[in-house]
Amino acid sequence: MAEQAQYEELARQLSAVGAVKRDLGRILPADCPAGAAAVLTLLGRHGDLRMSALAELLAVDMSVTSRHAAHLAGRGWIERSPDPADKRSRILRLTPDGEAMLLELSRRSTELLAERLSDWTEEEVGQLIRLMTRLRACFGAPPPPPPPVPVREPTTRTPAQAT
Amino acid sequence: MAEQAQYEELARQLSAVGAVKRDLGRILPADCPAGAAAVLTLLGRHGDLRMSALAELLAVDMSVTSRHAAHLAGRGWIERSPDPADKRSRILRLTPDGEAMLLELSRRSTELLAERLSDWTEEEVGQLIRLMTRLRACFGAPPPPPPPVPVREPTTRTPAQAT
DNA sequence: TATTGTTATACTCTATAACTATA
DNA sequence: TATAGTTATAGAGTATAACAATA
Repeated sequence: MAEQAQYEELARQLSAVGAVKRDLGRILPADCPAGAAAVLTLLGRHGDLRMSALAELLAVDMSVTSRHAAHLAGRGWIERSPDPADKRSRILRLTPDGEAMLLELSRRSTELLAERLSDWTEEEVGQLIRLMTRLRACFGAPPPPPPPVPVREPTTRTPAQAT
Repeated sequence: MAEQAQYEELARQLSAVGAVKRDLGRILPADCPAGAAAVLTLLGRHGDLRMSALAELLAVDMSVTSRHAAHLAGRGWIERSPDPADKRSRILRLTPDGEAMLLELSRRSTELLAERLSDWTEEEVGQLIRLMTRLRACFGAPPPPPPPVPVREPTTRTPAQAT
């Protein structure tokens, strides 16, 4: 349990990290903005995904992933095949061109980070990754409100009268 | 010096932290979006600031801070007084109403963080803050290309011939 | 009737460029 | 001529709501 001043400072740093993200965004290819790049990365990491699974991983509305996916498909970097098991669904898969683009994205961001973090130790970078991963896990999917109160286990007692 | 896979993972987590920021953004008052809130926070922390200083702290273009400042001034949360020393400049200062809003912002973000990070120790939160602060320091202001080579300290040696 | 996905619309954030006033 | 700040405009990210197709 931390103190209020710490939470304020953490909020401050979360806001400030936007500057880092903007710098990373500036090195992206012109036709692959950050949102599309994030989708490519997740497909590379998790393999084929449905739109809904992708939206959940990104913690954004499905309408957002739909737009990004349309952008990627238009560039030939992913293909959206109908799911034979559920004709409403579409399955996203990287194409060879998409994998090439993903490689290029990785190359660029790695290069920038390696330059800017040249004086960090591997352990320090690892620490930051661990903490950010854990932080992320605490957000994004508001812990579903505790199930509607399991009411009470069925018992043999006489239920209280409803008023 | 870290490995490529680590940099890739760090880039991934930086992208994912957007979900955290969106959650924090959702609890803001309707008339105080995240950009304006960031300005209030910096004024609270650094005291009166010029537009240009604010832009540098936020690592955004001055046109951006100008917009946010106009929004805040319109709500009566800051005042922009002319700098007597340089009539082109404006100095931003929190008004009492602005300080009240800042307090409310702090209250809300602290409450959310305290809830979501209830199982973090103070030391863990402190670690994350330290690492994020250091990360931020490595970005935002592309280290100005090393000064045009301080040429060479004046010496008594005969300078090499320029070619 | 509920769910998957798409599209239209609106809002926020940011950068670029043009402009005004002052240095 | 250079700098501080403003404003207009454009691009990107996201959310909401309405809609189509399927379950």
